[in-house]
Amino acid sequence: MSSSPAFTRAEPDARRQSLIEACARVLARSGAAGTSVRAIALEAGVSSGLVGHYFAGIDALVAASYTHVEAQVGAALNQALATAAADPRAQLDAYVTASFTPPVASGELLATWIAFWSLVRAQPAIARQHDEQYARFRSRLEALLAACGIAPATLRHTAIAVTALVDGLWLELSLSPGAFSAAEASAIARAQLDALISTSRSAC
Amino acid sequence: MSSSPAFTRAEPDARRQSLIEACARVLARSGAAGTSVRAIALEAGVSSGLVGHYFAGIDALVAASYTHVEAQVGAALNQALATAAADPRAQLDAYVTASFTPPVASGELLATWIAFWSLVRAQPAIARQHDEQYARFRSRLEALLAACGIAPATLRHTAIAVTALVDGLWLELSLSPGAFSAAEASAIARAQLDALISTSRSAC
DNA sequence: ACACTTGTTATACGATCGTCCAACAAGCAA
DNA sequence: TTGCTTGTTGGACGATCGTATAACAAGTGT
Repeated sequence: MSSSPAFTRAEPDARRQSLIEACARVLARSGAAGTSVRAIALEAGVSSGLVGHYFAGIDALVAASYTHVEAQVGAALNQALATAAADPRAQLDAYVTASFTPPVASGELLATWIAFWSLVRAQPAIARQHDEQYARFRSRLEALLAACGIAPATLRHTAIAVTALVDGLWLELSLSPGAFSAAEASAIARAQLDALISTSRSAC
Repeated sequence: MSSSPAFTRAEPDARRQSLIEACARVLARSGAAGTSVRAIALEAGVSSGLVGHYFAGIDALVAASYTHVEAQVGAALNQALATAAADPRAQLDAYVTASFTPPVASGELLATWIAFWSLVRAQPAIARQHDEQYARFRSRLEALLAACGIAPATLRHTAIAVTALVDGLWLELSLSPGAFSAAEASAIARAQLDALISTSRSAC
C-alpha cells in the first residue's frame, strides 16, 4: 500500500504568492499585532520555517503584501473605470463610488491598511512605498479632474482635496460603519465634486 | 549616614496619570508594536510590576491613554476657538486651522491614533470609544456650521464631509509630510468651506 | 535504479511578551 | 517609637515571538 505524500512541492512563484496572500488575510483578520510568522504559515497551510525560505524576514513579507494589496485596490478601481461610461464626469463618479464599495471599502482592507500605516514611521522602506502609492493615486485623480475641466492652476489642490475627502470618508466608513452608509459617503463625495467642478469654471 | 530613599511614594491619582502619559509617549514614539508594559514602566521611571497595580491590564492602560489623548486634542481645539474672533466663520476657520497645527497635527499624535485604530476591530470597548469621539467631533462641527448658515437639511452631510476632509488632510499630512504643507492643507480646507457655505445659501 | 537538487518539515534557541506574587519599605496613625 | 497600611520593587512563570538549522522527502535528470 502506498501512503499519501507528506507534502506537495509547489512552483516557487506560486508558493511565494500564496504566502503573500496568506499574510494579507492574517493582517486583515488579526491586525498587525496578531500577524506572526506562525499565524501566516498556518493560514497558508505550510510549516513556519518555509517563510524564511522565501523571504528574508517577516518585514519583507509584510512589505510584499503591501504591494499586493495596493495592486488589488488599483485593479478594482481600474475595473470600475472600464465599466463606467466614457465621459469624464462619469469616470470621476465611478472612481469615487468604487472607493466606497467592497472590496475597496471593507473592514478587512482597513485592518490591512492600518497595519501598514503603523509601520510607516518605523520603517523607511514602508514610508517610501506609501509615498509612491499616494502620489500615484493623486496623479490619477488629477488626470480625471483635468478631463472634467478643472483649471490647471488649481488642479493640484483640488486633487489633494478630493483624495483627502475620499480617504476620510473611506476611513470613517470602515472604522465605524454605523455612523453613515456607503451610499451616503458616495452621495457626499459626488456633491463635493459637483461644487468643485461648477465653481472651477467650464462645464463637464 | 542616611541613604536616599529607594523610591518615592506618589499620590495614587498622580501616579496613575503619569503612567497614562508615559503610555501615550511610548505609543507615539514606538507605535503599538513597541508599546509593552516594560517600555511604559521604563518611560515612567517605575518598575514594571506597578502597572498591574493601577490597571487591570495593558489594554485598560491603552484605553485610558486613548481618553487622555482625546482630551488633549479637544483642549487644543477649544483653545483655538477661544482665541479666534467670535463671528461664526472665523470660528470655523480656527477649528480647521488648529487641526493642521501642532500638537494636533504631528507624527507623534498620528502614531498614537493609528495604534488606537489598530485596536478598534479587536476590542469592542475601543470601538465604542472611537464612535463616541467621532460623534462628539461631528456634533461640534454641526454647531459651527449651523451658525454659518448651513441649511438644517444638509447639516448632517456637510458635517460628515468637512470631518472627512479634515481627517483625510490631517492623515496624509502626518503620514507623508513631504506631499504638501500644513499651510496648503489649511488653505484647501478653507476653500472647501467657502464653496460649501456659498452654495448652501445665506452669507455668514 | 540511482544520485542530486532543493522545497519542506520539525525543532531548538534566545529574546521578549503579559501577568502574577512574595518581600520590602515609605508614610501615617497611635 | 511602634505598628499598620499599601505603594512599590524585582524576579519568576509560561506563552509566544523571529530566526536559524539539521533532517527528510519530492521531483528530476541520468
